[in-house]
Amino acid sequence: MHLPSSPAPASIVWQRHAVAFNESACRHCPVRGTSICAALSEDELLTLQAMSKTLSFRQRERIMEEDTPAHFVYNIIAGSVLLSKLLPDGRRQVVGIAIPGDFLGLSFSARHAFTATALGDVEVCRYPRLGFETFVDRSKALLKRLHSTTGHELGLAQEHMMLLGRRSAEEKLACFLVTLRDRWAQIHGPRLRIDLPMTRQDIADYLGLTVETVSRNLTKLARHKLIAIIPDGVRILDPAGLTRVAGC
Amino acid sequence: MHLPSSPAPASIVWQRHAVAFNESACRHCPVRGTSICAALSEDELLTLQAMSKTLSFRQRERIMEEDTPAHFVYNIIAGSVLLSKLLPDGRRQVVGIAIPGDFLGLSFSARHAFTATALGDVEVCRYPRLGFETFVDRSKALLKRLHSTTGHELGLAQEHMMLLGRRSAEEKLACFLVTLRDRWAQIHGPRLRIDLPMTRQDIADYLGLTVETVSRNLTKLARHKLIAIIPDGVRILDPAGLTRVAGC
DNA sequence: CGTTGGGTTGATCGACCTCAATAAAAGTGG
DNA sequence: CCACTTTTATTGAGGTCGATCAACCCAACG
Repeated sequence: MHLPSSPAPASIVWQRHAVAFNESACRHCPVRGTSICAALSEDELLTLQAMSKTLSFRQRERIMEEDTPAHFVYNIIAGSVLLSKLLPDGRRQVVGIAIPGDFLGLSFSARHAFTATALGDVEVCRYPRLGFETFVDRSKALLKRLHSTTGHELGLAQEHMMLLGRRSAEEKLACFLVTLRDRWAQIHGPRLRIDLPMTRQDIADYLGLTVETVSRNLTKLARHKLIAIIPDGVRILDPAGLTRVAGC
Repeated sequence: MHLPSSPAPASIVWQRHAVAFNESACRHCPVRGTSICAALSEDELLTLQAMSKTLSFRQRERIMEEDTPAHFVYNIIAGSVLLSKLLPDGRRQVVGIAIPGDFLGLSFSARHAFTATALGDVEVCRYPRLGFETFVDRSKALLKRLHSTTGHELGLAQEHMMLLGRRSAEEKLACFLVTLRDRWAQIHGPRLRIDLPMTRQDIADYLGLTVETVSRNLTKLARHKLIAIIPDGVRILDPAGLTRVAGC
């Protein structure tokens, strides 16, 4: 699911891939079963495909910008995406991390609610917002699926509020790792290795902390043998222990 | 919109009212235009009314309990409702405040995501979840309205994350007051008086602070002549100034 | 190479928490 | 209606967790 870490070559491969399978892209889409497209019939899928475009983004490229007219909505095919909001003075809050199968622009608002930044190489399926909206109007199943997904997102957001408002720095880190692991597990089954394609600053902005505090608490978790810090991620050494300090 | 403060009599009046207008309740519903019901035709409204029940709750009564089977969904008719989540050790996070026109149970999940507590006297319109869900299946307009509302809620949740993660205590308080004022303004127009039917502890749990910090920062705002603290609320003395320190 | 950007670690500071006392308000029962 | 208790709000003093400031390490890269 997650693309190899060497940026340039992987991106080229993907673009070739996208072109080659253009007329049957949805059929071979890796997130066909987990994304909102799962609610569509073959016919509907073809109609939707006609207005869709597969795009590649590289490390740190912006997929959408907060408070900018929302001409498009997006389905994540591969890679991780950071969703963040900015305060006028530059303070940033990461409001979510999108992984393959996630949909950006669920609320169909005229302006984007957040900035979406590619964490490494990212593949998305892009639709014009208005076209997608009228398409949704014709498929009750899709509309229901979309609503259910939005409801699920709302639940995640409320868990995130609990994390930001009422957890200590150490709990925040542990909870972040456990949650991320569980979300990926839904895609590719349980793993002990957690990929962290984002910077420490990204994690800090997700948890409402500073880089230093993130760094300190990661090494603290490692010192207690709950995790091991490895290049571009962590390895969970003591799943039960980590869940215990996470308290979730 | 907000009921008079003397609890017992008001509640009795409402119950009488609800019975008297039972067969034409929706017609006279104060939130008919602002709630999701606005998406319904007269016929649909009658069908929905057949499965609805008007209920009253008094100060601090629970409307729903977190992680409990969601047999019903609710529409707030009058009063304010506190939406909160609990950590195993008792730490609490308020994830939202619902006011008339708001809908509880948007995500149709089988279990309630939060506890809903009445702040003073509250009137709700209650529907069986499953019945409501099948009813929604028949009205595309309602489903769209529901989805749009959920999307809006998601946006509010993301703003709340920004508040919890990246704002100082003083900013949190100011932002809380401004946001609350603006939400009520959508119902009954602009006012300088903000009702605060919740306790300081509720506000603290909303902002991720302690009661003491809430109290201190309210008096600080008052000392700077931005607000005046009055019984059961505050009066905004300097709207522009308050918005400035809120930064929103 | 030198430079640059991310990450870790240490020392210090301060915003907010904790604990404690008091005040004010709201119930409660006679 | 008034004592009495209980709950809620405010204020003060002191402690702590995480922020800030600063140094350093390391890998990537021109």
